[in-house]
Amino acid sequence: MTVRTRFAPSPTGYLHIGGVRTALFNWLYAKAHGGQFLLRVDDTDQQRNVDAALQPILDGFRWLGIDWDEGPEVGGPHAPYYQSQRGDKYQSAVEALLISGAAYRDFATTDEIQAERESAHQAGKQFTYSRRWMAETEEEAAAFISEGRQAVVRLKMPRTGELIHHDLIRGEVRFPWANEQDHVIQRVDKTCLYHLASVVDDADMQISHVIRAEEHLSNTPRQIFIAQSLGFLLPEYAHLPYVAEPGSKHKLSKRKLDKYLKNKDFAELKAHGERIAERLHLAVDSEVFNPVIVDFYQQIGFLPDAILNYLLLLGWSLDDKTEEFTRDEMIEHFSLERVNKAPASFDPQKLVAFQDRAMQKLPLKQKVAKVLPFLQTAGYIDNPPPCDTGPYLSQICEAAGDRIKIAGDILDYEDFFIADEKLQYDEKTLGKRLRNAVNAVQLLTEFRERLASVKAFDAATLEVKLKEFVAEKEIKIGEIVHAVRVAVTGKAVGFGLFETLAILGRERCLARIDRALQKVKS
RNA sequence: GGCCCCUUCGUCUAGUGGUCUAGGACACCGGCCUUUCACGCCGGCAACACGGGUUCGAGUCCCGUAGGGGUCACCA
Repeated sequence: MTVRTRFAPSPTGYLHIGGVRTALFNWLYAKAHGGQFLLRVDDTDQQRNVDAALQPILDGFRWLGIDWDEGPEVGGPHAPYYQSQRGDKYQSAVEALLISGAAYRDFATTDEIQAERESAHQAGKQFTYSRRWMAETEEEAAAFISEGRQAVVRLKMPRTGELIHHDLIRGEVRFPWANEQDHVIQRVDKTCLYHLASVVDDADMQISHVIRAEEHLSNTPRQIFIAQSLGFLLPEYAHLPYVAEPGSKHKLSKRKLDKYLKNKDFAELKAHGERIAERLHLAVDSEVFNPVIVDFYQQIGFLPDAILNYLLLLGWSLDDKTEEFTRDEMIEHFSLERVNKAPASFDPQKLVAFQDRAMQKLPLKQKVAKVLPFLQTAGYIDNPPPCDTGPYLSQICEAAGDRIKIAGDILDYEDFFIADEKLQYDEKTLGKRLRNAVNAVQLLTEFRERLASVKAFDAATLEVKLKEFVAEKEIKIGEIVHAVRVAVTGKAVGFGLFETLAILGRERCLARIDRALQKVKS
């Protein structure tokens, strides 16, 4: 049997991090078994703008490298992959269900159903529809129609016994049929509802494994009922634990952003993102720009592999040690048997830790490539870039070492890209390290002359020269280093000082030192 | 509330009756390295929800309790 899995997003306009985890597991399972992964659009409930609301989701998956074998934009043998365009298939299924007696037309109004529901509730009893407005024959239907009533189609669910089914993750689960409702599968306007559509599509698209979030577990009995009534072969089911909020056991949702912001780590991540976004002149619409949405990570320069690696470990593990996986390793090792049952909460700090490690391992060339678009968007480098950009950026990334944790962090080092006369000085640091530091102005003035005359302006030579200077003057190295740093970068912190000087080059260093001295004296 | 699911350090997890004085990772706290920051290195703190069984022996099996969560639509 070919393994075929699917992810069925609703076109909501954004790709949720919890959804990515579910999609990832489906994708991995298909890949691990040489099968196919498909994307199907659950738009039975949407009216307009499906394309616009779907695009960010497709873009998100593309960016993450989660590709689909069949679905929107790529097509496939079971097209269309939009539920809104598959109405005829659902209609046939409804008719088949009606004929077999697994479903019936129901002429109750929503108020009447609601009244039954409420009286059951008040009596402290479980609601079971009386089927008073059920029509199983044409005569019954005609009578209701003559009253001006309209019909929906309901499932005629069993009311005794229980369903026992084996879930690949949860093991054997039992549901008494008596707890099930006669769910509506077709509305008055003849459009069909999710459960019917989902079951029909899964069968039609030959889905072998339905891997989805736990919240669907209680939907499974009615779906199995539909599938069996239609004579479909049942897929295997695997219900994943949901992804919980940072620091709680509630399901992660986009709606509660304000609440998550009270979580320190979550807020820090968002603030970090905003710092980058601000320099990119990006609008930070919190509908999209927040750490629950994939787009957030894309915009500030996370590595897709880091996100996937982190998400993989949210509810799954290989053993007691291995945490880092390449894509191929993920595919090789993934199995549903090792998926956990308990929900796992989203930990921004650990995500960031994966990002840090992935960035550290990224070869210099790739790091340069990741960082470049951010400098272009911020307006520091032209697009296309001048030909000396590559070497220059390589030097900077090399000197930056592990300081660039997210590609957008490059913007923290804008001082390498702005004109000397536009360099901003951090006043506090300037005061502490130059204006008010004993002898600092004098020392810097003298050291400037050494810089002006040193033959080779490279890091190694500069280090020797500075150490000579320190020895001669009998000062501590800190007395000159900090003054030089603030003079050439405007900041208190940065890369190694000698690398910084070498990258900027003699002229710019001297110009900046002069400007700083000027500023302090005036 | 009914039904269903879940329960090991703050967090993600390892653990399938003895090797568990419970292992790893992130975070946190010390220290080292150091021109700042970051990295790195060393060390530390920290958990089997509770109560009964079963067993020579239980984190691991059974029952109960508690807690948490999901779901109960002409949403998906």
